[in-house]
Parts: sequence; structure tokens; C-alpha cells
Amino acid sequence: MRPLPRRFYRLDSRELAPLLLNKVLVLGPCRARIVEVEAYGGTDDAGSHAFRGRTARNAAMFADAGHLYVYFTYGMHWCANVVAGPAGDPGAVLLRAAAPVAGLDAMRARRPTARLDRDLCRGPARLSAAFGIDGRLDGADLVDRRGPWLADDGTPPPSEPGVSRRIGLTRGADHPWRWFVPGDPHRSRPG
DNA sequence: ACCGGGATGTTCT
DNA sequence: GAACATCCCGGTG
Repeated sequence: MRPLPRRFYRLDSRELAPLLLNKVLVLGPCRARIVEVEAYGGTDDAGSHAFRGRTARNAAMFADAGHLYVYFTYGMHWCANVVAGPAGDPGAVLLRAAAPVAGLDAMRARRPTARLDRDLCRGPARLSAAFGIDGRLDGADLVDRRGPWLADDGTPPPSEPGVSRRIGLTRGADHPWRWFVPGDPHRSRPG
């Protein structure tokens, strides 16, 4: 399998997000099928880190599409996003949950508190922890295949993905910009 | 099952 | 000083 090409990512984050469902995140021995995502925009989106313009933290959101935006939150967790849209046009898709398919031993070693395999990548910070993603991968290129990348194994996105409001926000919480694979047990939550 | 609270430190007001 | 794109643990039912 090969990485998805740069042009795949050059879409508005709200268009790209549902297309990432059922794609496979690859990093080292670890692989997991993406089952839940959220879209974050620019100055039109009060819930986005880019809402008030570029800062040191969100710089990767302004990079060209097909890079990783990794941020630190709640004093202990890392979360990983796929940067969307053309360079200078901020937008990203938060990877919220995935179904592990390979490298489960490495994931378990990094996530000792996960009691079930289905919990290894169930949540954005858990997913990042399972893959060992932290600030060192902020800005990483998803196309050059030197680090994390995304694969299409032939499974299409769901024809009718589940949609809901985004989780964990106060500002910008009303937009229906979360998508998931309906019924998948690896989602961070049912709805 | 659901709920409440604590952890922990960067970012922004 | 408050908020934060979260998670874990211990309570109760």
C-alpha cells in the first residue's frame, strides 16, 4: 500500500473529514482503521484553534494539506489532526477513534490502562498515545512516508456516515462536524 | 450502567 | 487566573 496523495487532502476540512473514515493510519508496526473524526476550520469556526489566527501552537494548521497537527491539552494529553485545505488556509481533521488492526502489542505497551483492545484507540488522546504520537510529530508530512501516513486498503468510507455535534467544546459546539462509522464499537461514544 | 472529581501544564485573557 | 478538541478512578445503582 502507498500513502494517500497530497491532492487527496486539499479539501475543506468539512469535506475531507468523512472521506477519512475507513482509511488506515500507519506508524511503525501500528495500523488502525479510522472510525471517528471531527472537522475544524479557520476564522469561521469559534471552536477551532485557528479561530483567532496563527500562533506558535497552531502553525501546522496553516501548513499545506497532508501534514499532521499535534497539540497538547489538559496538561497531559496529545491529540492528532490531519491538516486539510491549501497552504495558508487553516483547517484540520481531528482523529477521534480508530479500530486497531496491527501492532497491538506496541499499543498495549503504551496504553497499559486499556482493559480491552477496543479501548486502545477509543478517543483522540488514547489514539495518539497508542501510536506514540506526541509533539515531535507536529508538522510531520503524511505523504513522504518517513513517519505516519494514511493508507487506502480498498474499504470505502461509509455511504451514510453518522453525523453529530463535536465533543468536548463549549464554543462552536452547535455545528454538526463530527462523523463516524455507524455502529462501530471503536467509536469514542455511541452517538 | 452512570456520575463526579482530580490530574496536570500550556495557552490565552 | 481561567479555560482547555481528555482520561482515569472510585463512588453509587
